[in-house]
Parts: sequence; C-alpha cells; structure tokens
Amino acid sequence: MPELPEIEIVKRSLFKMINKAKIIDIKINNKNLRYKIPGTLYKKLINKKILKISRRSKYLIFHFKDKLLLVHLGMSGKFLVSKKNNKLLKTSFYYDLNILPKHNHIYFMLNNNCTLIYNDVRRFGFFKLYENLDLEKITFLKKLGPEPFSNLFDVKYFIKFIKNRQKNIKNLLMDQTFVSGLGNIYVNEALFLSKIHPLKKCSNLKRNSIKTLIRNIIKVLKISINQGGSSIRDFKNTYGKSGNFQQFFNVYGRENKNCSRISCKGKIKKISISNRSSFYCDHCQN
DNA sequence: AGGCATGTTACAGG
DNA sequence: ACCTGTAACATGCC
Repeated sequence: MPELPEIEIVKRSLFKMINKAKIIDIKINNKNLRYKIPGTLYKKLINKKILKISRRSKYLIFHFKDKLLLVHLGMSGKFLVSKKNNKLLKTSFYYDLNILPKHNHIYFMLNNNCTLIYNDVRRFGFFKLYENLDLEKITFLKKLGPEPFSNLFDVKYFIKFIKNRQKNIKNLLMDQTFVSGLGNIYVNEALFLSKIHPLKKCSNLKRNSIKTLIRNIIKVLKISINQGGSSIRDFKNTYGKSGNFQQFFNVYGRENKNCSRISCKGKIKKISISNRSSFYCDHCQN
C-alpha cells in the first residue's frame, strides 16, 4: 500500500484515531526491518505525546516535542489500531485481510485505549528517530523532488529537469528526486490518461504533453485519495473489502484486456522497464 | 518450481 | 555524469 495516496489515507486515519495520544508503552517484537529499529525507541518515546502526523512523499512523520519519528511502509507495511475491545480496526486500505499477527513488529500502547500496531510481511519498511532536527534536514527527505500537488511541480520545472536527459518517461516519473510519491501503479495510470508511451524519451515530450501529464498525475492521485478516503471513513462497511481505488485502474494489472477508452480498439500490453512491469495501451499510447 | 509483487539502494557496465 | 539492468532485502501468492 505504498504510494502517495495510500500513505495519505493512512496519515488521515491515524490522525483521526491517535493524534494527541500519549505513548504509554512500547513492545518491539522484531527489530529487523529494512533498518534495525533503534534500541532507544522505547526509552525516547515513552510518555511522549503525538503532536502531529504528517506525510512527505511516501514517508509518514510522527511529531513529538523535539523528536521526529520517520516511517516508511516499504512494500507491505501496515498500521493497525486495536481498540480496547480488541477488535482490529483498519487504518488503511488493505486489499485483503490476510494480516497475520506474526508480522506484527511493533506495538505502541496509547493512553486513549488504543494500541497502534505496525505489521509488515516483507519487512522493507523502516523506522528512524530524530532528535532536535528539522524535517528539511532529514537525509531521506532532503533528496526528494517536489510533491506532485505542490506549485513547484509545474511545466517550467519539468522542462528544466528533463533538459539533456535521455531517460524514458516511465523511469523519470519513478525517479523520486524528480517528483516524489509516485510508484509503479500511478505512473502507469497517469501515462495512460496522458496517452504517452512509457518508453518515450522524456526530452522528446512536447510542452502540451507535459502539461497534460502533470494534470493527469494530480488527477489520478486525487481520485485515488478520494476513493481511499471514502472507503476508510466508514470502515465497518468496507472492512474486509477491496479498496475502492482499484476499480479505477485503466492499465495496471490489465494485460491483454481491451483499452477502457470506448473509442479505442487497443489492447493493454505488459512490458518490463527497469525490472518493473509497465502496462500501456498499444493503440492510444503510441 | 519459478515468476511475480505498491519500494529503495548498491553495483556493474555501457 | 547519466542511464540501464540486475540483484538484494523477506515473504507469500499464484
């Protein structure tokens, strides 16, 4: 669940459930995530109040007084909130319910009768704790390009960045130093909406295509956030059900299917670009 | 059994 | 320096 919209949904639901809560106990089952969980985590965060939860790109940031906890969910990281009745509440949109307790790596017991659980099957996620450090100084965040929704991500920036670059557009959009928060799904979807072939050399894009592409990146992310948001708002109705965003996929995972554009007779093709699956319509993305 | 998976990083080689 | 492909990380699902 790891691209910008999913992280945004996690952030919003965490905010609703645990913002301003105080951590009263921490249990660490497995320190071996992508990076070792700092041994000081317990000591530093106990009795600390969560002042704010924010997102930068695919990173979540828990704000404490003079401390920041940076979290990346990797490929399979999930936050769950368990209430005192012990029923697991979903705080993000999982597309299945195969959440095994054996992959619960960290428990944060809170003073609001909730326990925040970090569950991560593949353990590519990580936690880093920073003290007395501004957000802008965090190495992981420093190298990130602009947020897709930011004013900084505009045609001018785009054109300047691709000058003298030979990359294909798929890899450019996957490059977090160019624009941050996109991943394989939304890059594929945005390129489809923009009728751009994923292997197109970015420096060959016309100004108008770039404009369209920027607009569609923002559009697909927003639609997804709206869908995820609506599926999470009333989690009882959606508990155990697929996230709504999947129904908006035009190309991702749709190999050999017909193009969803009514007027298009094309088929969705799958190719590998830099070892990642790329899906595109062989007719309208030429 | 082997390939694939929403992410990131390191490395080799062009 | 830039770009691409490959592998690695760990686990589960076709």
